[in-house]
Order: sequence, then C-alpha cells, then structure tokens
Amino acid sequence: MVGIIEVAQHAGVSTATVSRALNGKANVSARARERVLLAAQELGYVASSSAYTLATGKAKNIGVVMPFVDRWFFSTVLEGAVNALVNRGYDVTLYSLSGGKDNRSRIFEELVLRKRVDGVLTVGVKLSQSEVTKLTELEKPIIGVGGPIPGTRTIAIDDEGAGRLATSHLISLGHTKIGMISGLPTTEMDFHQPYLRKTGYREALLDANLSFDPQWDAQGDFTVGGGYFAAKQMLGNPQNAPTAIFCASDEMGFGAIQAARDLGLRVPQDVSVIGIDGHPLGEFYGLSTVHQSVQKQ
Amino acid sequence: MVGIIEVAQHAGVSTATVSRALNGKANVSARARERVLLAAQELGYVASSSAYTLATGKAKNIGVVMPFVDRWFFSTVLEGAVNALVNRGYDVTLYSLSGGKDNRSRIFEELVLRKRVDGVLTVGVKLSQSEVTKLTELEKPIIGVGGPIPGTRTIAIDDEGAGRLATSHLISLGHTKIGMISGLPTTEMDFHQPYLRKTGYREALLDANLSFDPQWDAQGDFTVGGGYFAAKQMLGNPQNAPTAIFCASDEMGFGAIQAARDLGLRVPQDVSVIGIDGHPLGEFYGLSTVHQSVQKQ
DNA sequence: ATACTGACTGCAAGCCTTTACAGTAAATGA
DNA sequence: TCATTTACTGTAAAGGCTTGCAGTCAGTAT
Repeated sequence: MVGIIEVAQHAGVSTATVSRALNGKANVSARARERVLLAAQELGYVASSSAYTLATGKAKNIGVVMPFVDRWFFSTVLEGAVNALVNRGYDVTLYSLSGGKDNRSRIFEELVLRKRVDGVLTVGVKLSQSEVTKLTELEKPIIGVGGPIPGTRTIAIDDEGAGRLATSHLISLGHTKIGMISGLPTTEMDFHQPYLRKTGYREALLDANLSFDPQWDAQGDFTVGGGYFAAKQMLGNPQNAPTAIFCASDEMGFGAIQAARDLGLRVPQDVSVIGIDGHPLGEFYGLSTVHQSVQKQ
Repeated sequence: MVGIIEVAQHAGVSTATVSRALNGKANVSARARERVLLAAQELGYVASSSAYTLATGKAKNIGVVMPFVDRWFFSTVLEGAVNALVNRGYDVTLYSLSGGKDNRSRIFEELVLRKRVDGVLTVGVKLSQSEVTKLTELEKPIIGVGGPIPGTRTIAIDDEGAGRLATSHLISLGHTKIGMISGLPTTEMDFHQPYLRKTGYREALLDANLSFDPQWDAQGDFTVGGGYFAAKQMLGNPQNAPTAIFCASDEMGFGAIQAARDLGLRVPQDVSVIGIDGHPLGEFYGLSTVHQSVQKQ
C-alpha cells in the first residue's frame, strides 16, 4: 500500500509538504504543490481515512439513522441526503433501527461513540433526552428530519397542521364520518409523525363538532398492505363505516383505495381518501394528498 | 474524551489488558476481565474506530454501491444488507451513483481506496474490468447483487431466464403482439439487468416465431412514471398496439397498468401486463410478475 | 552591507489502539 | 527444594497521517 512517505520521496519533498499540498493548505510553493499532485496521481495515492481521522478528529462521515429504509419517505430522504453529502466530500453511514431489538441502543452507544461520524442525521426518529444528551456531550451535531428532537434543530413539516389540513379538506367536502389510518400501535416506537398527525385530525374533527369514533382509528404500519387491511376492516363494517379516510401516509392511502375498490366502493364517489406525502404514485392512484417536499427536506 | 488509558487506570491494569479484555482475547484472567468490563461500562468507553482501524487494518465497515436508493429493488436490498451486517458488527457506508457525473470514479478511486471499507457490495451495478482489478489489488472482496461482475462472485437471478419466462407466459396466453418496457436508454449506464431481461424477451419471441417490432421496445427508467409514459405511447398507437406488455420491473408494470386504464383498456381482458420483482404492491395492482426474493438476495 | 521580513519547508510529536515480545508469579513435576 | 512450564500482564513499537514549531533562504528596507 502506497503511503504518504512514498509520495514524498517521489516528489522530492517532505511528508509535511505532501500533506499540506494535498489538503490545499496555504504555504506551499506552486512548484512543490504541482510535483506533489503529480506524484500522488502517478502513485494512485489517497490518504488513509483512518489515519486522517485519528490525526484530525474529523471523520468526514455522517451517520444517518432511520427506522426503515425500504419505505418511500425514508429511501427518498436517504437518496437526497447521500447525494448532497457526497458532493461535499462526506460519506454516509447508514443505521437502520429495524434490524433488531437492542439495535437502537447499540447504535447510539457504540457506533456513534466510536468517532466514526462527525454528526448525525435522524429521519423520523424521536430521540430520547438521554440520547440527545449523549450526542451533545460528544459535540456531535444532530439534525432531524421529520421528527422533533428536543433541544436541536429539526427539519419537518407541521405534522399536526398537515393532519388538520387533510381532515378539514374532507370535512369541507361534506363528510361527517371520517376515519383515520395512522402509524404504529405502540407509542414507544421510534417513529414519531403518526402521533402528531392524529392530533391534527382530532382537532379538526373537534373544531367541526364532529364525533371521533374509536372504531375509525386504525393502524396501518405506514405500508400499503397495512393501509389496505385497516381500510378493509373499517369500510367493511356495515353498521358504522366512515365515508372518508385520512391516511397518515400516501402509501397507506394506496392500500385504502384498493381496499375500497375491492369492497365495490368507488373512490371518490363513495369514499374519499386523502394521504400525506406527495408520493409519485399518488397521481396514478388518484389519491388526494398533502404534499411535502421530501427530497428538499 | 475518555480513552483506553483512563479505563486502564480505572481498572488498575495496563492498556494492553484493557484491549485484550474488550476484544475478547484469551490470556486475560477472569478477575482482570471483569474489572475492565466494569470500568469501561462506568466510563462509557468505546474504542475509537479510527485508531482501531489504523492499528488492525480492519474497518468493520462494508461499502454498498448502488445506482439509486429510492427505487424499490434497491432500497429493499439495502435494508436487508444493513440488517444482516449490523447484526454481525459491521457498519454500512452507502454510495449512490445517482449523485452526479464523476461520482462513480471518485467513489471507486478515492473513497474505497481510503481504507474506509473492508469490502464492497454492489447492487445492480456492472463493474468495469479496471474497477474490479483495482479492488482486487487492494484485496477488497467484492460481492455483487443483481449484476454480474467479471471474475467475482455474484448473487443474481437468471435475468435472461426471467425475461424468457415472463414473455413465454404471455405467449402461452395467446398473445402474439407483445411489447416490452425495459430499463434505461444508454448502454453505458451502470445498471445492468435491463439488457439481459430484454435478451430473454427476444429469445422467447424468436422461439415462438413471433416478430419483434422496434415500436414495441420502450424505455421506462425503472420507475412507475417511466412505465406509464412508455405504455401510453405504445398502447396509444392505433395502428400498431401490442396486446401484452412485459415490463422489466414491477414498478414499470404499475405504470403500464395505469396507462392502459387511462386509455380505457381493461387489464387483463384487453391488455396483459407482466413484470419482474414481486413488489408488495403487485397484489393490489393485480400485476402478474416473475417473483424474485429480494430480501434474501 | 546589515538587519529584518516573509514565504516555504522539514522535523518530530501526537492522535488512540493493537499486539509482539519480554517479564513475572504461580503451579507443576522431579 | 529446584527447575520448568503455564498463565497472565505490562512495555513499547507500529500503524499513517496532520501540524506546531523551528529553521532556511531569498528578498527588502535601512
């Protein structure tokens, strides 16, 4: 493996000058810089990142933490983040919380601590206070997308507002029996948005003096299949079926639409469905949605 | 930042013993090991990964390279890979080729060279001979998923066979005018499967003595939207519309189905559509598919 | 001609582990 | 009891880079 010493010899300078030249520092004569660049090129030299990190304390690497990567919202954010970071010379190390039970604490305690990353980007994760404290103590900047993090900067839409907006839209269409398909059942889940969106939904109902029926409160797992089964159950109830459904994500909306169709209901004539996201498939499904610009986030 | 020295002092042993105990080596007395573990625990110590890498040459990190991350196939493979690796103590550093033009060479030359990764997993990427050589010289193992890599081990379905299978299925349904929506237009693209799948399609047509009409050869970009527009154009041609379409991916198949519907055609009565993947949405769309087990791959 | 800048350059320490090697103490065998 | 093995343990080098500090040398002001 060719190291900085070989490059220095090849260029006829010291390793210090090689380092400075390669890192674009001042105080290197044009001649020396040129020779170093040439030598590095010829030898195919790239500085070892572990040595670089050890010496500088900078890893040029950002950790991205998300509950899953195979849901639309997450893979889209990830794609955007990877591209943005790679163009600025950063790598992305990906941590998925879906891998197992004690994954989460291991990620935060071991991996991040290992100085492998310079900062953390969380997506749709609600960090606990102790997790935030830990990261802050290590002076690792944190940015959250789509999920508030106590005491740090967060980029997210107004989930509560979005829930209210979607619900209000259904109300304005004349619906009075409005169900909601939200996220995951357990509250201790890492995943945050569902709760706020549901809050918005309830508020909108309240404002319009509409009742909130627990039977119309379903969980859809944020997947198409989850939305499908939830909607099927809700709409299939002959006594007490809603005429409109607000889904906390477009993917669940797709499932709901399909469920309605399978039950012989027409969308939107018999049932209205609205989601949140702006998923590219929405157009094909004819799903109304509250659009959020995910890539930009 | 607490280092190994503090742990050693705290435990009343040398740093060597700390290292050995923490890495589970033999030759550490039970008593010493216990004290070290306790001390590390109390101090919240985790070894610096850059120092570890520098000293051992192992990065405990795998680079995953894919053309995009926000397409279903890729995000699914990624999810599977991340989970499998994290459970074995490896991190995943993600490189997306979609980020820009000279991204690709930069990734292979700079980033991988920097010793940041122990090995490389490519997904749907066709590596050039020189890229393979480079990695092999550095003794970085490579594994490919869904795309052959000259001289290395690859996990992939028989793309050509899948194309033939799908096409044969359409033929067996009695179709004689069969179109195909395949991948990207440019051949120099990183993305490999489209070509093989199309080969299978042609072979199946040939075997059945069916003609291959260039008008029925469209590009769908592997997205729903791409499939939609390609199908719309193909099916919308009154002179020469196929009665069946083979799509190289399910996502394009979804678009094709929607296009058919928008044109007033019923699926499958008027038009048959078949894809490749086994995308979970296939069920909802009623899309026939050649299933491949992506997570397992 | 001399003192003094200023622009480069090189030496060597430091970053934090792992691990080869040498050393110590207890345990075993004769 | 003494020699020898066994089981740990500690010292210090090595890994590859960055960078503070000191030094060199040509150029400038006096």
